[in-house]
Amino acid sequence: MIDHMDDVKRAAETPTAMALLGVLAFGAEVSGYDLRQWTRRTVGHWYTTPAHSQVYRELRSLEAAGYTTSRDVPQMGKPDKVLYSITDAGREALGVWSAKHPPKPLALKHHTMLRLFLAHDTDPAVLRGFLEDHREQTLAALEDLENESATLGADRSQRRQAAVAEWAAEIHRGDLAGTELALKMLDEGD
Amino acid sequence: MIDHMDDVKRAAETPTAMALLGVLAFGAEVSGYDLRQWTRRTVGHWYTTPAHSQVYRELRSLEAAGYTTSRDVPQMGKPDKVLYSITDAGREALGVWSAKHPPKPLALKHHTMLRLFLAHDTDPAVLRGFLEDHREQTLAALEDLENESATLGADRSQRRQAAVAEWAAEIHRGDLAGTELALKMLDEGD
DNA sequence: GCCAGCATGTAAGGAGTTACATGATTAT
DNA sequence: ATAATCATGTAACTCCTTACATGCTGGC
Repeated sequence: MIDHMDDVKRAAETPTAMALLGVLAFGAEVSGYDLRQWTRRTVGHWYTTPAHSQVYRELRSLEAAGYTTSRDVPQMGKPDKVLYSITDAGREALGVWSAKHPPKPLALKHHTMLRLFLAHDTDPAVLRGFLEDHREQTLAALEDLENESATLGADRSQRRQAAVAEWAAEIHRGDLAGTELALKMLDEGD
Repeated sequence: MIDHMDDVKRAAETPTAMALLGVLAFGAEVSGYDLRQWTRRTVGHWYTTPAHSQVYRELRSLEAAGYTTSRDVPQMGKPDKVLYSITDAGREALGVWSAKHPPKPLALKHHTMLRLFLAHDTDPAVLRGFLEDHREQTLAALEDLENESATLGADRSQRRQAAVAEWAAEIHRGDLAGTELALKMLDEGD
């Protein structure tokens, strides 16, 4: 019996689940949909947000573990809206998990760099298009992150979350510099 | 019949498969084991290398698609060593795939940042330990990448691959700057 | 003697995606 | 009108990891 409960809890304690729970720890009561949108604009710039189907599954699993509670809000014609919020057990679990699991190494999947890497004799114009799109996305990410750290910066209780936003911005500024280096190389041509 | 062949080929055309094939495109005839080690120190710094079980599976799938050929080298007592090399069809596929699939957005999983983000009231000493470990790993990555661009830099035919290494280095330098920012914040304490 | 690295592979399961499904509202 | 966004959910599948399994070689 106790064994089974432990199993349920352990299943919820993956980095992705903890990241979502960490967003809920800001205190809001949100739907899976809202949680995903919010997560994309904050955590999503340094920890990939899964597809919505995965988010809903994680929320159900977090609830089964007792880390969140949900409340059904009936809607007309549509499926019910389900609002989730973090529990005390959830906050507790967050702290314990965070301190006792040493972080895994950085995982990066840079699809745009992969195109440049594979391009032994691809049309430079196609490549330049890919790089310019990537630069746009990076600039958008930087804008989000700068808003984030401005919002969080004032509040001393969220100094660590503000530091994360600034850290992420440093990474994306590095990415931007790299993109521009690559674009310059393409301009220099053959 | 033709339909089935297309299916086999399509199955091999995932970004991960193409990344591995891209490493093989350097021309070496290598075992799955060697490929994985090499990939980790180069591509691995900007595109996560999967577990060895996955690498072996990808190589078999690439071979089924005709993008690689393998040669068994019998070993005494051990299982045979299987050496893979890229085919002309493989090089062709690489170019076509690379140019026609627009790259997906950057996917980042920064586990160390996640710990800082979750830490509302975690012991700063534990956190500092995590950050210092991460700094070590980042410095090691930078060393690999600087070696890479030095090696590739001379060869004009590999300008693009050298640019990728420099680009990746920019990202990791950003990460390093962010790590130091976060460490400074922890020192300033409460 | 023991552990790490070399070298491959299987088995089981978790993490994640895409596509399908529904239906309202809001903007172009 | 048509598309996008809101809002949730299921089904099917792929990707990827961890653990198990084997056995040799080289360093401490």
